[in-house]
Amino acid sequence: MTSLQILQPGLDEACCAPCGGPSLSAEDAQRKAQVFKALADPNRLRLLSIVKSGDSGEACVCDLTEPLDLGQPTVSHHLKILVDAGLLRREKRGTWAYYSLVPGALEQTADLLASL
Amino acid sequence: MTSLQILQPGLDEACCAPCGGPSLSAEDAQRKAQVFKALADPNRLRLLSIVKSGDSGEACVCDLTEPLDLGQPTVSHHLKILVDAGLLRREKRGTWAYYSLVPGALEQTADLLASL
DNA sequence: ACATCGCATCGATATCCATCAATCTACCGC
DNA sequence: GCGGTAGATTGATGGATATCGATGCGATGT
Repeated sequence: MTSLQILQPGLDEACCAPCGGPSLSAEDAQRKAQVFKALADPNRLRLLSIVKSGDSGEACVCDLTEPLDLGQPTVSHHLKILVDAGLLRREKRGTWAYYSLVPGALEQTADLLASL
Repeated sequence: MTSLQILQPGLDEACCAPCGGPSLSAEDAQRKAQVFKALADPNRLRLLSIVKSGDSGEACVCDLTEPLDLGQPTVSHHLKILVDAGLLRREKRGTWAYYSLVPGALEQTADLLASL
């Protein structure tokens, strides 16, 4: 629940709360930290990398457990965190769940750093 | 110890291990995750923001404890993490320790996302 | 020399988080 | 309907981490 929605959604959101204020509000810091927290795990970074570098631009869970050498529940857990952070998108087709990068999400996350 | 040195140092380091390889090695993921881990805390993001937006570009610990409403040891601990991640620089002048942004560190961290 | 101040470090504690085994929930083929 | 498969959810557990109080340490002022 409470998917963060900081990234890809509207763009109608203005950049940040006061935007241009001298420093960062506690709420903004909290939301931005949540995104970086999703990136603060080596296995999640590798998941993003694998999904991104795949020729089809997407991957299902069964393709991801082996290269990470992790159990299926663990991979599922990490993928959920990345989806909640707005970095990955989940599409279920039949029995399989395909994960793909949210377009522009990585770039917008990079902008978070510039607008600190 | 073991300051990460992923960012500002040599540039002689090539971009990443295989650089262009299909995916991310476990070691690269580990090092990159360490930087994001430093950013994955709201109080540390606010520290970076305060240091950055200060007119002098630097701040000492005593200026940072109050706006964060944290104890001095805790702030010192967070600052150390940011220094170890290569994001902040510490300069001691007299009794005070002044912290300032490492030039280009945030931009290089942003590039980490693009080169996933 | 002594007291004080700024900051780092240490030890303890409480919370969070990554991982796994077991289970549950669709969905598919027979 | 039934077994099988892909994936999500749950519960438990060990390890990391955020925070604090107490202490240590160097520099400053008297």
